[in-house]
Amino acid sequence: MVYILSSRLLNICIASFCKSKQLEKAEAVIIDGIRLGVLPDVVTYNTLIDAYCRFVSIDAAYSILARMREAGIIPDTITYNSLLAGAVRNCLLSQSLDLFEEMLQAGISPDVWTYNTLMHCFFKFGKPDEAYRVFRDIILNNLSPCPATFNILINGLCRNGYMDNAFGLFRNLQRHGFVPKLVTYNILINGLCKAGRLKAASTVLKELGESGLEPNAITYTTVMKCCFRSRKIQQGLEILSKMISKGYTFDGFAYCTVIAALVKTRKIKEANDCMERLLRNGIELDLVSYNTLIYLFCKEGKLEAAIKLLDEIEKGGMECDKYTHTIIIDGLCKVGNIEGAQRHLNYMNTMGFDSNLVAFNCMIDGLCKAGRIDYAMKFFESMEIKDSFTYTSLVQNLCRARRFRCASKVLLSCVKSGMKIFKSTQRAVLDGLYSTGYGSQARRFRSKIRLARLLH
DNA sequence: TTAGGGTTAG
Repeated sequence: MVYILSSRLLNICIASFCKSKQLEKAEAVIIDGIRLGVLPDVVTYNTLIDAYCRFVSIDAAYSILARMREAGIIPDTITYNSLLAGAVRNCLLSQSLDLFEEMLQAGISPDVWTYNTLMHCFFKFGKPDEAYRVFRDIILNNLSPCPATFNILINGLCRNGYMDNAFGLFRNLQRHGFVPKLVTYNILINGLCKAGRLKAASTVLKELGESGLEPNAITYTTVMKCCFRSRKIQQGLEILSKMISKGYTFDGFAYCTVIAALVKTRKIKEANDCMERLLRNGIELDLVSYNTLIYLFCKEGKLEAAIKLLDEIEKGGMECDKYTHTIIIDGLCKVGNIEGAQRHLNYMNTMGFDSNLVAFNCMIDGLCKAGRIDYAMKFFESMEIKDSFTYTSLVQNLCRARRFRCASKVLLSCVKSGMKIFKSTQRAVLDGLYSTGYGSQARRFRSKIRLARLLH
């Protein structure tokens, strides 16, 4: 009895240290426990594995798993659930699937959490059909879906372009007695906002208010972002004020949303004021906050400050991501420093980032603006993946250089590949062809575009 | 386990 009690206490103590990211202290408690004759059990190792997955790395968690096995403790469903969640969080699809397979092979029964995580995994990787199959497996295996199951399902449908199905499911569940939680409302409001369905979003927001639940920082940030996206800047700023008064600006989310929106609408002074507020409030800066700061520097043309900050971030041990590098590459392009941008693109590759479509698009635009259109064309041809930004940028710059026939060819290949392009861009090509005496080519071009559209 | 923030065209 004494042993059970002390083992439980030990695990509570370890869980507390793990929760506050003090893994070394958690490990020290284990050593103390062993000294006192209390050996770590399956709960101890599961707690550690979960914490290592969250705060260190999945590999570190695997080494705990090895230690667990060496100690003769058999991993259970919770062990695998933690590892699986870690793999999904780190965007490791094949590793996630391997873990699930390994679990089945070892005869460890998956529970509803396992299936929830697996379903989330498939949605995250844009595989809604597989995700739905997992949902069916929950039922087929006689497990009961829990509220989170439905939240994951609604969220996954929203994110994979099935907004109607998500909304329909939400209403259906409500008819069957499902009481939405704040998470559910936030998922749905976010999905509706991103799909541009503002009226439905405001209906759900009203329902959230009537349900007696209190909107949280996430609700506010979601709605605020939606305001900025639909160019209601003043309304967005009013939401920020409300968030500040409610104490909802305890992290960088709201500030970063506002700063990026202000920068995009060229309100640099206001963006700087907001950034100062973020820095003054002592909020711990994460990578997104740093990226926003670098973005602000770049838009002010302060490239040296931006690169210096990037250097400091890396020296401080934080790993920059593709956003950081792309923002810098775009900044260098915008000030006409093409060589610098090219060097940074190479640096990004040496840092292990794969070819980045946005960075390439910035390069295309930068090269064109620097008058190196032929090089931009070569760059364009070497690109394996292109999007509407790639095409629009090149076509517009070709028009600016009055190379309308070349522009029409690029635009046609864009439409043929099923990509949408601004009507104004298309108009510029047509007008250019007419005004430079290529009337018959313009007419042919127009009918080819129509045909290409019909075929798509 | 599930919800919010950051990059490119006009």
